[in-house]
Amino acid sequence: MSESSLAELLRARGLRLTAQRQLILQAVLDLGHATPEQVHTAVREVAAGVNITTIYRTLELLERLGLVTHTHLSHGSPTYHAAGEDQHVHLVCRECGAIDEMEPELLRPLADRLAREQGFRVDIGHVSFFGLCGRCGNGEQE
Amino acid sequence: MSESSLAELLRARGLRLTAQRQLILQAVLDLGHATPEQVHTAVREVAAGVNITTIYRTLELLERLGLVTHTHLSHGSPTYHAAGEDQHVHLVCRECGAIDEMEPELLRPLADRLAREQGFRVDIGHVSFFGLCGRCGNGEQE
DNA sequence: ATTTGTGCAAAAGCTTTGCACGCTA
DNA sequence: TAGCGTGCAAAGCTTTTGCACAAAT
Repeated sequence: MSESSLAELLRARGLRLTAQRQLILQAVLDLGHATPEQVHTAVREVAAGVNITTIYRTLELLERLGLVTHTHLSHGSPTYHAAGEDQHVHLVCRECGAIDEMEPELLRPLADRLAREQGFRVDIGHVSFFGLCGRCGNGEQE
Repeated sequence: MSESSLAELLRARGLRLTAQRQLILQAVLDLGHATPEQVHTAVREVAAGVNITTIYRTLELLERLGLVTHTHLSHGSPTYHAAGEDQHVHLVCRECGAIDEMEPELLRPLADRLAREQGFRVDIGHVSFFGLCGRCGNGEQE
């Protein structure tokens, strides 16, 4: 699906369509949420020789092209996911690390209010909440 | 203010009150938002010999003691801030990096709804929104 | 043919770990 | 004085950079 738009976006900028770029985009689409490391692992299953350096460079490129975005979940590496279509808010469990999702539209009222009152325009496709998921949160405090 | 509670919390666990721990906590309180690196710089102005290792170890300790928390703003290092009292939501400008703040209570309705409908309990003192601040967002798209 | 893209290797950051000495209690 | 805490140095990771070769157009 986005394969074709990848080709177009690249061509429009005089950049080249390569197997690596297709595979990396596909991996991000398939994985849903993934760190560069995880993308690397996934891509390697199909094309063993792809270097981690290429993962980093390509994710950055895909982000510039507007095909993927990244968020910062928990410690460490950012996680990438497809941009556009399936925007979602991440609900990250501090306890077990599980990642739930939520409709970004639920943020609309708040986002509108922030824009109006503080002039800050929230990117509602790039939000993560930390907390405790249903499995971990029962009966606990804090 | 929290100095005394630091002493108490440490004693309660058989840990020791040191100059470094006091200085590091003070730096976090003073700086508002700070990466380990920034805390290090601040502490060094008072006590030149303090090692970055101690900053890391102490921030982790202070977090365990419940005196500070950290969030992930933008790429790279986490930023620490005092826990409790002045909870706030960070509004991080993707363009200029400015950090605005917002009342966490504005998140209450959403947090309640999430707890009710998805069983996810948002830590509203540990939230960051990315987007464009008033200065950078005018007239831009994306 | 050009010129971009990739792999490899090394560098650069940031964070953690091991260890011996110093300091708190 | 007993044991925790710190500084120092080195190791570990993740991410970035430089360069020569490979590949796409």
